[in-house]
Amino acid sequence: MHRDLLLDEADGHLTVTDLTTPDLAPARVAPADLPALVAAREAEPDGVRWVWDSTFRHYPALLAAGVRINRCWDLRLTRAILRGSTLLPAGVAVRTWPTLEPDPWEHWDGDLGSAAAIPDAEDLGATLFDLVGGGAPRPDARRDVAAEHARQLAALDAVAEPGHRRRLQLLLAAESSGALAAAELRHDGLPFARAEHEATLERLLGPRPRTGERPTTLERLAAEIRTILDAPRLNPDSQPHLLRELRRNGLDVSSTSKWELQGNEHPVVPVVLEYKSLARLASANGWAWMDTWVREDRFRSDYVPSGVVTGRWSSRGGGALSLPKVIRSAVRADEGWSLVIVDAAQLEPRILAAMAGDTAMLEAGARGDLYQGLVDAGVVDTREHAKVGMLGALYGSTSGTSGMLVPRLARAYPRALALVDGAARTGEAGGVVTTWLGRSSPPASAAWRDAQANASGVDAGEAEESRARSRAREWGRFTRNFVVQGTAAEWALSWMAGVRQRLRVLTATAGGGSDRAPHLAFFLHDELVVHTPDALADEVTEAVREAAAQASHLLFPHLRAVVDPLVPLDVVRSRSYASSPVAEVLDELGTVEDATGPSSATIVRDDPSSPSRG
DNA sequence: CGGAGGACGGAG
DNA sequence: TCCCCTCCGTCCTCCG
Repeated sequence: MHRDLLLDEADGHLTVTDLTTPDLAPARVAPADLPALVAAREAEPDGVRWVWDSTFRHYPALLAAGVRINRCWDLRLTRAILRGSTLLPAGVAVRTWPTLEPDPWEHWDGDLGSAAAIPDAEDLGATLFDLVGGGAPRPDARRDVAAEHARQLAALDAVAEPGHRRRLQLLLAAESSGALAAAELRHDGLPFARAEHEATLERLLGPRPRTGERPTTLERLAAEIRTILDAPRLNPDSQPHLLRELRRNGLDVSSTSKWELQGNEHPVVPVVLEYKSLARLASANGWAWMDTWVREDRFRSDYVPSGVVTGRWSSRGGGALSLPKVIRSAVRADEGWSLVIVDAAQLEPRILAAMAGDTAMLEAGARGDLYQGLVDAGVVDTREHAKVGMLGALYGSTSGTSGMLVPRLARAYPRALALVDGAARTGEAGGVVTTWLGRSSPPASAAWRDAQANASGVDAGEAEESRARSRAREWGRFTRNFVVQGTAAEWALSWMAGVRQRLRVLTATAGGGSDRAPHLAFFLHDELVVHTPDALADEVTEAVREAAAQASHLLFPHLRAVVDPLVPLDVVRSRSYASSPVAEVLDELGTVEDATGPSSATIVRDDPSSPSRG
């Protein structure tokens, strides 16, 4: 069993307390000496886990010093989960805990909470996930970090149902591992070829303009729009101005969105659409963006674990999580290296089927393509209908093609649809829903509750009632989606944690230094990219598959005999990210520019119908 | 003049 | 009848 080491700060120094052996005196070091201490303890054969207030306060400096750690407990992130989770009994007053932002300990009341009993360690089948075990807080703990650790252990211990406790432990471990991965992603960066990106920009926008000027292509398109609309002073970047001129020219539109423009037959429409698309590229990912976010052929952004309420990550700076497909050809492995690009195919509907135990839906996905499975089962007539119908079920769509298809899905897969419908009803009634591993949705706001209460009063007007109903359904769509998106995020986090762990082992056994080590380069909700030396690419691919199987088993151990793999992977090995695993993108690309582009990529889709079924 | 907020579009 | 969920970044306009 690993040792828990608690890191704390005092008087400009750092202390490391061995929680597993409370008799040992804490080690006290200056910040500059911490990396050496951490490296030494990481090398211990049984391993260690660092218990600290926030990964983002401590880990970047360690990474800069060339020190990587294996496990941590990020108390700030885990507290946010625990304080909202409905898996904790009502008696545990976690919802009254202060949040840890912006200063983690600013509002600390110094209360240790109830006595810190230590829950039994549970064998979760993977060293990564043994979050709780042996982590005894010192009885005389006075430091805040220790107190927080004790309080969280006590909260976990208060979960009477072992299955629930195990789920929360898994979630806290995955969340903490994600914090390490996020810091490493920032440190390692995504390999990005400036020259390639510059070529793309020049091809689409023209030569780099002086600061504040429009690229030549945009200037030409703007002139064309002005001519067609007979509006010589029109600035197409101004939404109100453009809308006014479109309407003056007889277009029946109420906005300038692509969605609405597309429905109009008018010569200006294709020009405006092209302008908007290229203007977006120039402003969001143009030369200024590259100067700011790309250094030495690495794109670096901050990743924010749980930046989304559902538990997904968000990013800060550079728009990392919306890296447009048109510029992904510039994401390019170093010489002698490859990108292993992996996509968890149709993750959310599969997660829904697993949560609901809907064996019919699991069976439909068992042959690899869930949407085609729906067609083969006779539920819908085309793959496209399967896709929009499923999205309608997940998002709560009631109108249009998507809304029309949902009842068909409900007849074929009543258990899956009942789960999301139940979540929607809970939200509409102002309740809280919880993911598979125990992350709960935020409660509805006071304003929301007031609106509902007022609308049900005797003197409520019709407009008031209608508005309240609309707000209720809105919140219901949120909670409906929350349980699925949130649980999918939990699967993805567990997956990434397993990948990270295996990459560390690979690096160690290959004897490579950190400059030759495969590393995570990108993580995008249900997709990840590993940058690896060519020689290790096959092992990386295998590691990614194993980790996916492990994640499925950790979340849904009872389903292994029903469907395997629960989540098939699309794997592409390539020099360039342009070759995304998603088939549609390959279609869109059409023209292949060079030999290192999509044509040279190896694309492998899991074949679940072979080996080890049943 | 600076910040808030709307509109839009990129990602999943 | 309701464009279907979650984000981020940019530009523009409005307001204090």
